[in-house]
Amino acid sequence: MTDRATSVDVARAAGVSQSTVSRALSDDKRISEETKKKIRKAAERLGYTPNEIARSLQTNKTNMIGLIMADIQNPFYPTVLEVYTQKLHSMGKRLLLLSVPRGFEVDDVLPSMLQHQVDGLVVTSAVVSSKLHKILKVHKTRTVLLNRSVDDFSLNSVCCENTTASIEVASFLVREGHRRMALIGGRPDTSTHRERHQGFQSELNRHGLDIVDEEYGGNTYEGGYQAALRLFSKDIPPDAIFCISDVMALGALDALRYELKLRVPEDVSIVGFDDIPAASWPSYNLTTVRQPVEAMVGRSLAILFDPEDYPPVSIKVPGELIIRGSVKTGAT
Amino acid sequence: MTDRATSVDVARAAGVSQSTVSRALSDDKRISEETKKKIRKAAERLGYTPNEIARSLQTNKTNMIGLIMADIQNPFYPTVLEVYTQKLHSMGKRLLLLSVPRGFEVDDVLPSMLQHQVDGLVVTSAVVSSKLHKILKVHKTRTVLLNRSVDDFSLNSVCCENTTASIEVASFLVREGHRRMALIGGRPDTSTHRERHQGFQSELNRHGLDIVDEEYGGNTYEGGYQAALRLFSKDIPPDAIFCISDVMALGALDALRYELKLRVPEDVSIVGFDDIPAASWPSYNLTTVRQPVEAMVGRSLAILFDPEDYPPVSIKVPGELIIRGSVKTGAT
DNA sequence: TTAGGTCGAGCATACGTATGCATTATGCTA
DNA sequence: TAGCATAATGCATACGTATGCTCGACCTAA
Repeated sequence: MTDRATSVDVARAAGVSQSTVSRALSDDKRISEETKKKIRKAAERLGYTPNEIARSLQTNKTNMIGLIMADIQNPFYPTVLEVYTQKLHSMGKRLLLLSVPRGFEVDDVLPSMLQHQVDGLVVTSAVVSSKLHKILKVHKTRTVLLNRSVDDFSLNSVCCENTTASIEVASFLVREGHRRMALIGGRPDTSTHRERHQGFQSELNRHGLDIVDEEYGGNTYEGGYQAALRLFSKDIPPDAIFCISDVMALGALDALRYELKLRVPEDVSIVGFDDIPAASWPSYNLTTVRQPVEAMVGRSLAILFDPEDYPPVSIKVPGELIIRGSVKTGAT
Repeated sequence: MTDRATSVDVARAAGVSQSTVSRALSDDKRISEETKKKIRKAAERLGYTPNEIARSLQTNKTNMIGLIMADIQNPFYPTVLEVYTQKLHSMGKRLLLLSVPRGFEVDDVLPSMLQHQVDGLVVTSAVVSSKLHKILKVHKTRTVLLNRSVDDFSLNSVCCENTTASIEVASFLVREGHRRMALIGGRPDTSTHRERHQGFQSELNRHGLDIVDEEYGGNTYEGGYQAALRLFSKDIPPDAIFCISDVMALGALDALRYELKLRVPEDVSIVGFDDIPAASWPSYNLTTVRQPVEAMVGRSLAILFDPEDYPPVSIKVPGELIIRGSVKTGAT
């Protein structure tokens, strides 16, 4: 008795058939206004809301898209998350979230997501293994990689224009008189890392320079902190550090200032990537590349909901160099 | 042909009935080992995975719990989110996430969540309106408020021991010689705010003191920043500020240091609440109250999955004062 | 007057799974 | 050898919705 009302209950209350209820509530033109009104009233009175589960079984659509996120603790992703949930909500869809626990890979959690019959899938901040590849091929759930790409164009992907942006960073640093550039990377097995590294390096080369040193920080604050310490434990320290992500840049900055008692930017310059909220806080005032989250998320959803089933595309959205105060300027 | 295999397909392939497949895969003891083996092989070969939607329709359980989060941008919540997804995943459950867009209230997004028949619901960082109350009463979906509570005990809630912790903060500040305490609040219409305010004030009173000034920062960095500026635009500034949440404390700290050129803690002391990651970064080194996220999330899930249907409870988990460097000490 | 058309609504079924009950085969007891 | 318990499986149905098809009533045009 305390159970939820079904469309059958509404039908009975309104003195019509269940199918009429279904049609009336989806505003089918075959049902007369008069009947619709009656049904809507009955539905209201019974507190009826459609059972999405039953609907999904029938229509083969769940109105849910899955988001697999490997790195929630990176402050870049809460923004991503928020943009997704909001955009989806305005489209009448919901977000099924799965985070990949430390020590697990995406492949481990993916199946449980696919069982829920999500209409589409977004995978972000993940290492794209061949196993993952295989699973996605079998299930025909449309998938988009966000902030990651694969070389063979076998999966949809939406990324920032990592290469171009990194070239711009290098060019900026050179222009401002830096010569000994180091890089703090994330995970070398991600496309993001490779692209940013490659763009940065190629532009340095063009100026007759090269990356003088390189460390990895795993895209965490602590990782960036330690990586910076390692860079400065060697013979000749760099005069500028390009951090592949902002969180690591913050860690590096703190390490330099508070552990090594160096001044930023006077003694060392630092550039990040992402433009997380903290980058603009005066304590850090970080020069960085802004990722166009809104646009990236928008494009990814456009791919997922495109009525046509095109072959996989790789979309690059331009980033923007945000110049703040963590780079020493005018040295020329 | 490219469609996903169903249990019927598996049955056909294994030469048994669909019901036998269903039972075999759920390891029903009535099915012989031999048959099970045969069925498992067939399932494997066809790449069969159960359709959770159909299963849900039958069992009335979706294995999803809904999480409604109003304040994802607050760095406290990514941790909450991660703990939830991980704990749930290890229980074989999934998280349906809904974030409340700016300008909307929980009531606006709740119905869309309930339609998905979630097995349980967690609502966090939200203003509990009477309308929300009503909706939750009608639907019998079990609900827990996280980090919020209601006065009449009509909903389950799990919170930090806000009052006790705030008393401890006040007592600590007094002990260290502070006399002019100000408070930067979040939203006065939340239980969290009221409890922390009340605990702080009552302890000050016990020492013959009172809150000398009070501003609101809406639990954002920018809000904390501006609130701090307002506090110091008046005749006599405070010598200590208790910020109801860490994000605001960071904002306040930056405002004091970089805009007002004050020293923390030498000129002003600051205490936060939450212990977000950034609180421990040397740039901030914030004295704060650590919320036991792991425990809170654990308790909330215990309530949701309790087989018995007890009346609503209000659970308070103790916090821990983490003393770092943002409070001037030894002034006595 | 009648054939054909339109409108409004109901009937029946399908989606993929779980499960109560019936059914058959098998072994055991008296 | 009859009778009965037990094991192993199949049959049939239900979950709540959407939708193709059918059907009746009424209207219009020839």
